[in-house]
Amino acid sequence: MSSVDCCPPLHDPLDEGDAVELAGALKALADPARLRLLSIIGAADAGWACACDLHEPLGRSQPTVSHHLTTLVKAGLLEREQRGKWAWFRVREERLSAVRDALSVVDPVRD
Amino acid sequence: MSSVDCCPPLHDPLDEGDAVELAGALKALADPARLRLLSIIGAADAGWACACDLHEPLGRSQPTVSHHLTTLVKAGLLEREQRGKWAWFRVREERLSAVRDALSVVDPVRD
DNA sequence: ATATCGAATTGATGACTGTCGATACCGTGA
DNA sequence: TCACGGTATCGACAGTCATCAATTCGATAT
Repeated sequence: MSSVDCCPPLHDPLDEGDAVELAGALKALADPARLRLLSIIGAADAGWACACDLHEPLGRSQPTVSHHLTTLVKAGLLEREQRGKWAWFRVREERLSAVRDALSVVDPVRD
Repeated sequence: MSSVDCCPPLHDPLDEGDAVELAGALKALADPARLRLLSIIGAADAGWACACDLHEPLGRSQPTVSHHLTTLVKAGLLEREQRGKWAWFRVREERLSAVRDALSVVDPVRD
């Protein structure tokens, strides 16, 4: 059921529209800085991480990190929460799973 | 075991090098034309498809299709075989699975 | 109010990429 | 050997993107 909300599995005749949608989600993932953000946030205590703790381990400027975080939120891969003047983020695993599920050209576990 | 040859899972502290590698594989997937190619080839009889049957359903020119096929082969997602003057392709599911496995921030099936 | 500090936005720049027309390459069959 | 046809390569162009410095926005605390 997880792939339904996001992108239909590839199994076959993927039409251009679905392909564009899935490609959009993958584009959001296809960047080293964003993968590391997901990795760092996903490994954080209680699953939540503050933006203020991300620039340094990433080795990128604050505007650049902010830009990537926005991209990931727009793609539905991160959830954002404002706490006072700090921004906190959490990985939306359901969404990540949906993308992963959609990535089955020939899924060995299915029919 | 499948993710070892390709890219380490995101689980945590993904370093820049690993992130670049995984991002590379995802970049290869993050294009509508290439997703459709995988989909079409994966659904073909016996898993093999001839390049000559791909331009038309894709609605792209022959050079463009050739370019995308090359990209997918370089990324290890397609296997190429020359038969006379025709080029045949097959989806490398192991590689696709490896990428999919690497895409787990918190893998429910593991430790 | 005002100073402070974290985060988002803006603007600019250099690099990359998807696309196609034209062309070159290379098996096959006559 | 030559013509044919499938495929790859080349050159060009338009669009996208990652990045940063400078600036603005917003919330907190004094």
